Amino acid sequence: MKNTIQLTVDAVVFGYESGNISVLLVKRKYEPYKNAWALPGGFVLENENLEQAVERELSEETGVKINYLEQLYTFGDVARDPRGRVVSIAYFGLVKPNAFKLHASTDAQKAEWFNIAQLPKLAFDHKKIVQIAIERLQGKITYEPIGFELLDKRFPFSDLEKLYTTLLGREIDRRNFKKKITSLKVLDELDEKVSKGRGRPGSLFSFNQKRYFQLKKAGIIFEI
Amino acid sequence: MKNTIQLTVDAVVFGYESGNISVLLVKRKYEPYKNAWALPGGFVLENENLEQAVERELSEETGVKINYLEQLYTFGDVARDPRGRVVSIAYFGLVKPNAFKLHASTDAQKAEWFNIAQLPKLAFDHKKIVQIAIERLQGKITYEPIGFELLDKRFPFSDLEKLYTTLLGREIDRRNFKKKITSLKVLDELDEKVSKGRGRPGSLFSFNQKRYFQLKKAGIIFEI
DNA sequence: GTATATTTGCGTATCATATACGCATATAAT
DNA sequence: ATTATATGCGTATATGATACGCAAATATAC
Repeated sequence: MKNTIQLTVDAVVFGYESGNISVLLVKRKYEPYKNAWALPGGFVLENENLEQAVERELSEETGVKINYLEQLYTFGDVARDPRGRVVSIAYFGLVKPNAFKLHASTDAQKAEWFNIAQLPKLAFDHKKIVQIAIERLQGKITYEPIGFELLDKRFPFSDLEKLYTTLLGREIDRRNFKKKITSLKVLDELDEKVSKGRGRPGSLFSFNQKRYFQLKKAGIIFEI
Repeated sequence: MKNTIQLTVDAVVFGYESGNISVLLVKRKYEPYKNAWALPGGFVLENENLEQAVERELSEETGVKINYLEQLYTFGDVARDPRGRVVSIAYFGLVKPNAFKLHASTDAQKAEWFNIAQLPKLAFDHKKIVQIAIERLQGKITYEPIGFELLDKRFPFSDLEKLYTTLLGREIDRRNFKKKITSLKVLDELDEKVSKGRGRPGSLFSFNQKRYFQLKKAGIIFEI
């Protein structure tokens, strides 16, 4: 009676590139939902922790190694999987997409990035899981500087601004946004400048994680 | 290999009464950790959803029926349970403690409320689970009006204020706090007044849930 | 009965922060 | 040389947070 529930992990991994937020999906090799797109994930092994299971499955099915990972939610409805009772612990991850070459194997035929506005039909209850992950991303970005996980180590300020307008889905005043971020002192301005097409060249910035943790310890919140 | 992981739910249920925040615990009847205090909870049955499992276990072990319940976090470290690999989905609940007479049965010898500042030694990793739940409670109360779940239907304003000072662990200006809550228009002022000992009698208030959901839909956040 | 302590209810002054927006500067395209 | 575009810096105004004063209504002490 107790021992018939199976346990899986699934990962909703977001990437960002020049105004595009995408999710990492795999094409299933086996039944059920053979040939359908799904979140990377699979069964938890008895001798590994949950985070290890997610990282292993991600690595196996997509070749991606994650730099930011947190637990999202556990989905356990009785009928969510046709194979029987399967409870899945979903994780939420962020990577810089151009940092990895996708490489599918084991249970996946293919691994691909999909724009979150143009997702294919998804297996199981994965559509719902992605929706909840998107809400988490949008909510979280307003009070924690997780956005930096999606940008290159060194980036022009306009990249950060573009990321925020994309994620929040609304315009933000460029000058006030810069004032706010600058006042937090979590960015280091580098000497180097870059010119992107037209316009005055801008400085490159990098995220000062040390400074951020100091602020966080002191109880200061990052708020947009 | 797949089928040896077992699944449980645990509930961290908070109650509040006149300046005291307490957690509901049960004394274990069987091994492991026989006679130790632990969170109410137990194995998930194959044909019930996770929320149903929590509510069933709470009802069986303590007699409490919950009015506010949300998922907290899933704990899955390999060695967290001496019986083998047991993954537990923890829930977070709020009740008005005087609304129920505690009644232990099945796996519990006893069920009792404990002040969060004076908890006994707990079984498994339940101390950690309680800590995370307390952080969630303190964080959540500043941006969602969950505090009302802990008060009677009709309450004097000073009860709400006391609850917040207790939960936040700091003094708040009584007049500014009232202005802030009043401006949200989520409270209905009733005609009735109560006198608690000395001092001018105050109106009773009730929480207008309908109005709150309207505000929430419109994107307005409750913030202390 | 009168004075005092206590709690409630309502107000206003001040300070900090968010928002709106003006404008000079440095580059690419025409 | 001119125009379009992106950057960098500034200031005025509106909004909201905080500090705090004080009258009203009650219980308690004398």
